[in-house]
Amino acid sequence: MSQSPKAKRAGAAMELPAELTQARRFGKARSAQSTALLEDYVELIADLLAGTGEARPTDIARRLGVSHATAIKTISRLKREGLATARPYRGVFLTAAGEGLAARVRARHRLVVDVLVALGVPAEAAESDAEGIEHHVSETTLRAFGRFLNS
Amino acid sequence: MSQSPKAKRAGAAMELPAELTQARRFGKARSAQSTALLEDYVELIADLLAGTGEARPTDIARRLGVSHATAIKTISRLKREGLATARPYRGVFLTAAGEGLAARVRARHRLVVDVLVALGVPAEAAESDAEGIEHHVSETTLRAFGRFLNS
DNA sequence: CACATAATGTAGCCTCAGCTACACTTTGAT
DNA sequence: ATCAAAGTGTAGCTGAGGCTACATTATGTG
Repeated sequence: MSQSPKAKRAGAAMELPAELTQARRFGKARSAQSTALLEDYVELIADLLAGTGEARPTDIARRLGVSHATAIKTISRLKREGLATARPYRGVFLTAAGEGLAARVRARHRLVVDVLVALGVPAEAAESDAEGIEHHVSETTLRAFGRFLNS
Repeated sequence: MSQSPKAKRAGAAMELPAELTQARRFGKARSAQSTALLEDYVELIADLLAGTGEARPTDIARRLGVSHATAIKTISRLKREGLATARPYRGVFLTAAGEGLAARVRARHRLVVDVLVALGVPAEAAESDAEGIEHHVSETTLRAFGRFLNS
């Protein structure tokens, strides 16, 4: 339809790379969603462990606003991915990898919230939006955020 | 386990609201993911229509980096939600609602990119991260971004 | 110690968003 | 006018992430 045989429209030569670039971006955003849940769980589990010394499926479920069955299923996934350990009826704990991820996620979360607040976003909205935003902030952007806050 | 009948730990009284607030935040982030795909499609379709006058499933698929079958399935969802119209072998078009959404999404995208760049994020990373971030920026935060850029 | 209750775990179902494989239209050259 | 290539559509599969309903295990009173 649009690509006539010989008279291709001008600009077609630079459109193929643009297509690929855009596809890569969308793909990146999609895969970020896949890890976002894991990050949320790990961060929350670290919180609970630090706060009360234990992370139980029911508490996790309540805090995330999902059923306990869903929480348990996701915890299984955490175990599969080597981020957590859990024995039946014994609560959830983080592996070294899980702890590392939790620390990185927490630092990123704080940075994002601080930047939003510095830009004039009310604290409550900043916390709320950061929950979704943080999973899509690259290392590069994170560094820029850090530099911005130190000035 | 943790909640003994009478000797509840201090701070329990303020934890229930906190739990609910956090659950609401996570729920919001989850449902945002659900609309993110639709927003991406609508924005892209508007782009294609503006650029070449037509939006074909194969082009959409290529730009998003998915198979054409996936694109077609999602286009069906757009139709179901009243955002687009499409007749077999005739390309995709936006309804009034779709156009409106596309306009809002595009404006938001630009604003997010501009803010990132203003914060010192390299243009390429800004574009890439914005793709994921934009879907999680609330109206409140958006307004703050606007105010920030005018100063 | 028994037993009710709360927490935990399991099974089975749903929707969404991917995919591949195959079938069917359209289109443009010959 | 034919026919091959490209685009489009359909079917059926997967895994993720939800849910409810039911089964099982711990816990803490009585």
